[in-house]
Amino acid sequence: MHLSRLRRWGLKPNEVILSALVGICGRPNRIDHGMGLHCFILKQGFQDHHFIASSLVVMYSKCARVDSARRFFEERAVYDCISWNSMISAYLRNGMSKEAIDLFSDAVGRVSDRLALVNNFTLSSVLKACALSGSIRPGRSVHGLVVKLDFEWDVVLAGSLMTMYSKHGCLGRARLIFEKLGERDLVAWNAMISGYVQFSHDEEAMKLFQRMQLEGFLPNEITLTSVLKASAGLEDIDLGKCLHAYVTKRGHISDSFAGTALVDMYSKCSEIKDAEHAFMVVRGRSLVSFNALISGYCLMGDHERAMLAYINLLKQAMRPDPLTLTGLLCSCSSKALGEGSQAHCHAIKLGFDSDISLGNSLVGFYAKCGLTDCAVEAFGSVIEPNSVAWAGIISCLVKNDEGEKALQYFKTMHMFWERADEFSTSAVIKVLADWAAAEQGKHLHTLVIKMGLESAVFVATGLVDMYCKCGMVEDSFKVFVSMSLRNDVAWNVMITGLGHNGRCTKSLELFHEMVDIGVTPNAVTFIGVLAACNHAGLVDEGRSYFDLMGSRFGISPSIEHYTCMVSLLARTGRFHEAELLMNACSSLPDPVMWRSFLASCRVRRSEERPSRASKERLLSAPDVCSSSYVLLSNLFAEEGLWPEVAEIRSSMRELGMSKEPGCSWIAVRNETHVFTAEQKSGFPDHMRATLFLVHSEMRAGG
DNA sequence: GTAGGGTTAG
Repeated sequence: MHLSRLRRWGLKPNEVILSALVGICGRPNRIDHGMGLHCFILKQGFQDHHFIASSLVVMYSKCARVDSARRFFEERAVYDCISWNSMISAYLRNGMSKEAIDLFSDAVGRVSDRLALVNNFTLSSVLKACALSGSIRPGRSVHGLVVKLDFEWDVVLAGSLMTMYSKHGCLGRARLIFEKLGERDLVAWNAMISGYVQFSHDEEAMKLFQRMQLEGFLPNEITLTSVLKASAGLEDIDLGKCLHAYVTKRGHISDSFAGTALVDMYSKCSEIKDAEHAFMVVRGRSLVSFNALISGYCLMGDHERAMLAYINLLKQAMRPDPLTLTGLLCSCSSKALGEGSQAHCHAIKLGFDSDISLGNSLVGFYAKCGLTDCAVEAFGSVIEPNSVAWAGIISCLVKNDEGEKALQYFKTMHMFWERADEFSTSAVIKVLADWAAAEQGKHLHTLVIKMGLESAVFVATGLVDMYCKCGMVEDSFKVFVSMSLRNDVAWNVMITGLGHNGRCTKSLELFHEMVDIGVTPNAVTFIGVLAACNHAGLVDEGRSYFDLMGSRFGISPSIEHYTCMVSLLARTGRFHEAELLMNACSSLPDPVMWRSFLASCRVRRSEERPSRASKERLLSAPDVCSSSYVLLSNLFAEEGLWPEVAEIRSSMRELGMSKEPGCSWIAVRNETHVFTAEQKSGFPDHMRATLFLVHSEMRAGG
């Protein structure tokens, strides 16, 4: 188009004009004009002209046609420095840093007068590629070359070196170069500040930010973006607000990067309204700004707004990336199962299934929803599970009574990782507690100490619970005493555990200690306290704690509290009081409470007997199980009411119920042996002998 | 005609 216009004007395009025209075509939508120009250049024989050659390489690279750029570059007869530099930055521009490094080292190895080919432009491009490389080695050798070619004085190269080192986490080396620099420019300051921010050295970044201003440098939008990130990392809302004002004053409020950093800062400081406002002000909202907003909603657990933002993004014809869907998915809890599944579908449609972060959040999402199978499946396709995914899958399995599998996952995780985190560890402790697996529990405790997790509240509380359930109440108490930080759960677990182990006085003492030091008891605490009273038969104390719960702490008793009280009253022979309480507590008969009542009646043989109505009410409760029938039948039998016994037995037969045998287990040398009542065979020899001994001792003792 | 510094998750 431009060429024909030139011809119309009777102008003959020369090298300068052609090079300028090629420069204009460096946009994807102008690539056709560019290719036309390329043809014209070949026809005219201008392709080896230095200006034109490098312009063509740049043009192709800006149109994302790296292959065309490389083909043209290779077809030329000679290597010249500038087009070579252009080709290296062409790779960089298209995110191909490995190819950029390869091209550099390849040519340096091949060309005879190779160092004549290298200038400061080459080195800074290659250093940028080295910054993105997975290894620091190429960067180090290029640094050597910088020194050898005496470019250390070049402020641009110093900046490139600093960035290369700080991207690999070598902040000390970057700082050394920075301090040795005679004349620093704004870019050098920015490079150093952002280096610190990227590795969360936010305080150090802020110190440098102050120093640069003292030395007379005016921060630009790039500096401000970095320090905003630092204030977000520090969760320092006051600092963030100051920087917000500064950004506004300097006229950078609509800058996409600074604006997005503001969105992020406000969301991390839980000021979602301000985050939304900052988002509205950003000019030309990018995908990153949408992602930052969605992540903010995710932190708030607001899946509805996250979804609205997502729909908004799609309406703007933007293509989401894996990060968008990660944020969206993380915002969905079990309350938003439908939305989360939709996000999963979208991720598959967009071809993000192999993304590591997304995979991890999928595991987390399904684990939160308690969908074990989905979580396990998602976990299977994650190449690098993170600690959240491990913790998610393990605790999900634990919650769904798949302790065996959870333990397997934990062992695998421990094999691959140096250390597990507190969440997965406490989940596994819970499994061992439920199994009352003392040996494995002690082993895990050792591991906890090795990993330095013993002061983590969740872990320590789990250990307290585990030892109590294994009957090792002394060990449990040792762990409890050693805890530097005890929350209400820790207190509850200890109080309940002491009660279950018959240490009722100690349990109640601990309750008073808890109240005295100012920890507020909750409903769970009182279940433990009442259970302890029940265990010790402390009926009057139980009654006063039951009253105290409502009068002093404003906790209304739940069915569990009533059950404890009813059982306590019945065990001490106060059937009438117990029945009154049961009738007062709820209109729906609760099978657990009635069963516990009648069972308590059997323990206490007294003149006063539970009324017949109470007995029959047991069977009217929903979810009655065989044990209720068995219990009732035994009660009638004790009173000699044989027709009633026969009736119950026959209705059990009609309902297809049979008595579930009692069951217990013992772990010996890492093997769990399960026993059932009346079991006569199936024991290993050494255990049969021991059982025989125990049995005869019991007989002798009556 | 070829260089260096910035934002989103875990």
